[in-house]
Amino acid sequence: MGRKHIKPGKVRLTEVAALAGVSPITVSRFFRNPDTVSPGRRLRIESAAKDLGYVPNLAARALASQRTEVIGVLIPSLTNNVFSDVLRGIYDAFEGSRYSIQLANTRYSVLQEERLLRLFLMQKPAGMIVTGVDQTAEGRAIVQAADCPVVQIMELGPDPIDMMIGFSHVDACFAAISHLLAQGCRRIGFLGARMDPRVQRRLQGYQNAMKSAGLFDPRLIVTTAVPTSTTMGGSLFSDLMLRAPDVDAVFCANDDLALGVLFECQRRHIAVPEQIAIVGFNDMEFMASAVPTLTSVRTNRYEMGLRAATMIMDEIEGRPVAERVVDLGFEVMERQSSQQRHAVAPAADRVSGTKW
Amino acid sequence: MGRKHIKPGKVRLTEVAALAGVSPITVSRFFRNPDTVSPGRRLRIESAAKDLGYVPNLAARALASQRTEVIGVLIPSLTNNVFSDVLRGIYDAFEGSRYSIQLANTRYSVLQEERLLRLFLMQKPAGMIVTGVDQTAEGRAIVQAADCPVVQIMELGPDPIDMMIGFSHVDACFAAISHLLAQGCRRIGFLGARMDPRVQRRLQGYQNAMKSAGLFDPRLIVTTAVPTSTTMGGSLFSDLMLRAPDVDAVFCANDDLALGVLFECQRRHIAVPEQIAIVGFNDMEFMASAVPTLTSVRTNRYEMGLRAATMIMDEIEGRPVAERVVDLGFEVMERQSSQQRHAVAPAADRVSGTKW
DNA sequence: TTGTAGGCGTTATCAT
DNA sequence: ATGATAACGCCTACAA
Repeated sequence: MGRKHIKPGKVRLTEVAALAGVSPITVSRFFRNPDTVSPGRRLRIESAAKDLGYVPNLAARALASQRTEVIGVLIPSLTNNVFSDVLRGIYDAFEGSRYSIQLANTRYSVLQEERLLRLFLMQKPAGMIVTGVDQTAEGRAIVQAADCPVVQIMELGPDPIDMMIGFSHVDACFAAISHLLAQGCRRIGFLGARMDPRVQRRLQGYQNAMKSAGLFDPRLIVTTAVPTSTTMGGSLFSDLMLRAPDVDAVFCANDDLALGVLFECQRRHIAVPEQIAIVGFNDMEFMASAVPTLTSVRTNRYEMGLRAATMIMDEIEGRPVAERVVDLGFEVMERQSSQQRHAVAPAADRVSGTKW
Repeated sequence: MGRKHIKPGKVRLTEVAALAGVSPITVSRFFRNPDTVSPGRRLRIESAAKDLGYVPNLAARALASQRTEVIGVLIPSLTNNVFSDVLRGIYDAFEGSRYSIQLANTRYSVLQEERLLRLFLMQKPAGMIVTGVDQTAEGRAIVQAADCPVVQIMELGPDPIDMMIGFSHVDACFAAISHLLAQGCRRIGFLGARMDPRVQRRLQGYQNAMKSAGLFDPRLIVTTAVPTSTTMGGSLFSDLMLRAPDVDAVFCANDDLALGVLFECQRRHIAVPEQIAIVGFNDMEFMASAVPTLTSVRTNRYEMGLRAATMIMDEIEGRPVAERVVDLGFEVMERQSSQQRHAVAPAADRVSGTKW
């Protein structure tokens, strides 16, 4: 036999309906779309629900309707401040909407990502936001099986799963290095931590720029698999100074590395930017208030989260999404830390790589 | 009439059971607790499920079992890095468990908090983690109605809802100020941003310390409702210098303010700590690598998240939680920025407030 | 605008 | 260790 006793204190649609003198379905309608119920009943239902302390049961709703209002969000790290800005955008966009966010952390592991994707699938999410373009084939299959709008964020790439919003890390880094070259820097170091796919692409941009300027030298590249931090910035810079003492600029794949480099320069009494220029990436808030102010590449993280969320909602609610792949671009914020005194004429000179 | 057609591709327990030649309930048992099913059927069910690509339906499970495995987490801000450490602890603790986290952002508003609490309630969460002790009466009532383990984090207070883990912000700030007093500082400024309840309590600790030393002067306190940032640290410090030019130390209610003060000192060629000592709060990673290294109050944020999550799981799974209120303490990390040259003898001298 | 009928996929309960 | 039965609370589809 099945269950028998209905707990006395339990309040369901039925109880509210009885008290309001209407049928359960009317109460159901009232909660989902009050306008579809006549004003008179509306009031009766409202007060009945309040009197009884009715709380809708989401599980029953999801089971009956075969869908939820959960948006799955997958990010690789909670430590990296970059993602807190993106998340803020996402949470702000869904604020006040009926959707709720389910956040999970892949820890930069595609296997974790697969596992979490599978978990999301069990929830029948209304939409999903995933980081990057490096999902496994299996991962992509799972996402597709979810059969809901999907936005890939943080970067761009061919063959989107569904929608995509980000920018080119290769181009962004290329632009930063070009700026340093234009400032007359020749021995430009690259510092990178964690070396996740997006940092790898920044490294690619660095290599492209340095090679096309005829200035590439692998000794100028110092990286680590350890996560980024200010302290790590100092260590990587120290390594760089050992490997290439003649370095005249440092590109840091993250801003906290750049801050660490600045501190290390202060410790070693190296003048910034006179002896060494510094450029960071992401343009975190502190970059503009450091002494000297630190040049960085602004990435529109908050907007990225906001728009990704908006794209999801538009898609769910049937509003056509015109731009399904959005390039948010970037901007090299040129500040004191990269103002070299010997600026150099444009391309021709630079590309030649002549000593000046 | 109700619905009629069962979609052909749909895979439920029933389909798996049919293929495996067992009853649905056995399959159900297999997924919840494989050990309760005989090894032979275990294999048949496993392969049947895989062949069919079965994905459990969480909504149905929740409806039938009258519970979920969702843990609701309420934090006031996604911007403030303090919470990313706490969250990391929480996510790490639940990693690999069957629980999933539902995160929501109150934006430092108790009304938002109430609304979100109500939303959580509809999900019948298995546990909840909420920030602080300043819930409204209504908010507390909602949490209690959820009838699940609850942990309040970040601070301590009387009358816990259920469990609690944090530390005393009053004491922590008092200790920091005491350290500065011991270093011989007399005109100690207080800089605070956002002024949420916890910053208010730090201010209280500051006032207690300064008053008991006979050194309290309201002109030394500069605060703003704007969120904390490095730039804001510089601004608040500039204000302080106008109001109290003779200030000899600055306590910052957040580390990023402290970093901003350091930069502002560099800009004004004020020697740290010789002319002005700086102390921050939270001991973020960069504090130890700044030049000079910056004194701060270490708070055990990661551990707080980790243990809060563990307490929840223990409670859910019937393991007795011995310490239901945990004081995680703090530690004043004394670094270069607060090493004054004129250290002063203990209490008697200090309390007198004599000029030295 | 409102109501009727039936089912959504799983688990609790009791029985073997 | 396994199975039969009923119920979880709501919503879709259709009808009035």
